[in-house]
Amino acid sequence: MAGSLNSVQLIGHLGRDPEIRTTQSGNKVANLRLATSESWKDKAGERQERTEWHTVVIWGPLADVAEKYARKGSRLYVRGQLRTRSWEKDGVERYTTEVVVQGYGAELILLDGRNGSGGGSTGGGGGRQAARDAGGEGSGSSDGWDDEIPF
Amino acid sequence: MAGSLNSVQLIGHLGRDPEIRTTQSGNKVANLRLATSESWKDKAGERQERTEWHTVVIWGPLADVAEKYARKGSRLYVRGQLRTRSWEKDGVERYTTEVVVQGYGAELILLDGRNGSGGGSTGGGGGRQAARDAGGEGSGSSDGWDDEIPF
Amino acid sequence: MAGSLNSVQLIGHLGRDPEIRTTQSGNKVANLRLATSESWKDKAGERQERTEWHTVVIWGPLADVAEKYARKGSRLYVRGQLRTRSWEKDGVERYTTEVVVQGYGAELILLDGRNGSGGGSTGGGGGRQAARDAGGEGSGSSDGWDDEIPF
Amino acid sequence: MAGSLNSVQLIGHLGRDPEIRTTQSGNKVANLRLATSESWKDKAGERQERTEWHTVVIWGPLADVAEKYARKGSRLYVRGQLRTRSWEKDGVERYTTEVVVQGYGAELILLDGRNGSGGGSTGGGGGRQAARDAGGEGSGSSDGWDDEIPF
DNA sequence: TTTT
DNA sequence: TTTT
Repeated sequence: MAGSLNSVQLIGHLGRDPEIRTTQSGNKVANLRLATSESWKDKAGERQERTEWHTVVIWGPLADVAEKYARKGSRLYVRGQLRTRSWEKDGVERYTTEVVVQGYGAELILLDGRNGSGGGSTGGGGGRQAARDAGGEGSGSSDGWDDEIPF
Repeated sequence: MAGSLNSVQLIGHLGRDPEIRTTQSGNKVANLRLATSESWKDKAGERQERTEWHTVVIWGPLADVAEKYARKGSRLYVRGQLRTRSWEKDGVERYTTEVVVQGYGAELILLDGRNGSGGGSTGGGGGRQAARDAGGEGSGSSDGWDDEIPF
Repeated sequence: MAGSLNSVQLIGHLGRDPEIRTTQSGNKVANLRLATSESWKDKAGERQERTEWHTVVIWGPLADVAEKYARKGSRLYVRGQLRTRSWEKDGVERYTTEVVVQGYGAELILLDGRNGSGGGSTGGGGGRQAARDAGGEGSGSSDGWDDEIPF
Repeated sequence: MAGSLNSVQLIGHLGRDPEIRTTQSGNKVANLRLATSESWKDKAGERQERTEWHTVVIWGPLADVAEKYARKGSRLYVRGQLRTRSWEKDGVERYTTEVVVQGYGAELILLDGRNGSGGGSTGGGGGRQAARDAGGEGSGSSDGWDDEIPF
């Protein structure tokens, strides 16, 4: 079906360090747990808060960025898409919905430089970082059209 | 945690008519199944397509809009937020992630006027429809500030 | 500056047919005028409506899609970025802000098949169309990672 | 026209402190200059960067948040809508396009706690702050529906 | 289960 | 005029 939009945008904090895996074909994947929360006043005027936990799966060059710079407690912005996988456990089919940050339009922006986990260094990073899933392709003006005035 | 963003935007078609329920306290809820899909060429140059099915849960006035105007096959735009519910079945905990279209920032836009379900009319509508979850509140200029020139 | 987001999303109708130009280096550009509008009730309970007109500039393969399928009256979804150009007229510097649909993350979805302008044919199109600014690159799964199970 | 979307999302830094005004009717307005930028490598392999400057106009309670917590150098996320105003100068009509953060769906998230302006405190804050344009209305669950299980 |  |  042409003409779909499947876009998720999150700003939140990581509940733990990213888990990094490498597939058999050598592609890197980062698995994050990201919390968003909202607060409101209930009918009794009490402040309520709910936290939502998201599983974010990052592929490709952005996984490297996550590995290098994202830590437990890091705040980040991600744009990806919803994907629901099915898997089986004890003969029961189960479903997991993830935010997949991969391919066209994917974005990851590190929103702070703190390492969060207290202990270990991030190994050379921790600064503000941002990236796109753009294996050599790239951003708006990479095509050299910007100097042209069509109108 | 202050300062979160949890936003999902979808444009797709409904796999079936909305299911409408009313809670014990009289609130209306619409449950939709919405498909998005993407296509690409694989390494062999073959056209591939994957469809993703989303559960969209709409509360409040927007549920009325869905009930009146959305049908199997309808194309629509929604903006909502991700929410994962847990429930138990056969003693096993399970999780379901839904796109909840409710509260601040929620949007629903009907993108076509077809009824989709073949026979019956939608009962007075079917045209282009859009709405927000704005119980009488409303859009940007409802506060009458627009005539003022602050700068 | 790393870590920026500059994203505009519009759903609206075209006020006229796209204007198509080709730069000296052969790149195609489509210039659109797109209307969005909002309505609300003012303090007197009167229904008010305001229409906002946007200049949308589309580069590259998406310009071809616009040329082929978009017409006066067409409804479409675009995602692009804000860009403000300065130019001079009669010795006075002026600024124009446009929504540039180009490069990473750009999207264009035709939301209906109507030609709108009554008269001329679209020349073979008019159906539902969607595209990305992806010169051969492409969508999420074009990298063949989808069959891998990293976790 | 029903069924429009006019949404701008920015993450960037402020070029100067917010300018705060109050209209004759007592409404507060904050005027911000926010920079986004993107970088890429040109054909010669040289790193290029372009900065885009946005005028962001914030009304209502969010203007208070901006006044209290945003400073020159602050990084923030905003969601608003595009609006083009016309005005006259020296008998010439001119247009200014702004990102208006006001009304339904408007969002402002302060992404850091620094005050930026060097000396003075922000007057009790400076930490992470976020808000919506929700004059007493509010977030997703303020309607008390969350305890109900419709399906 | 939609759509193209 | 920000930031990296």
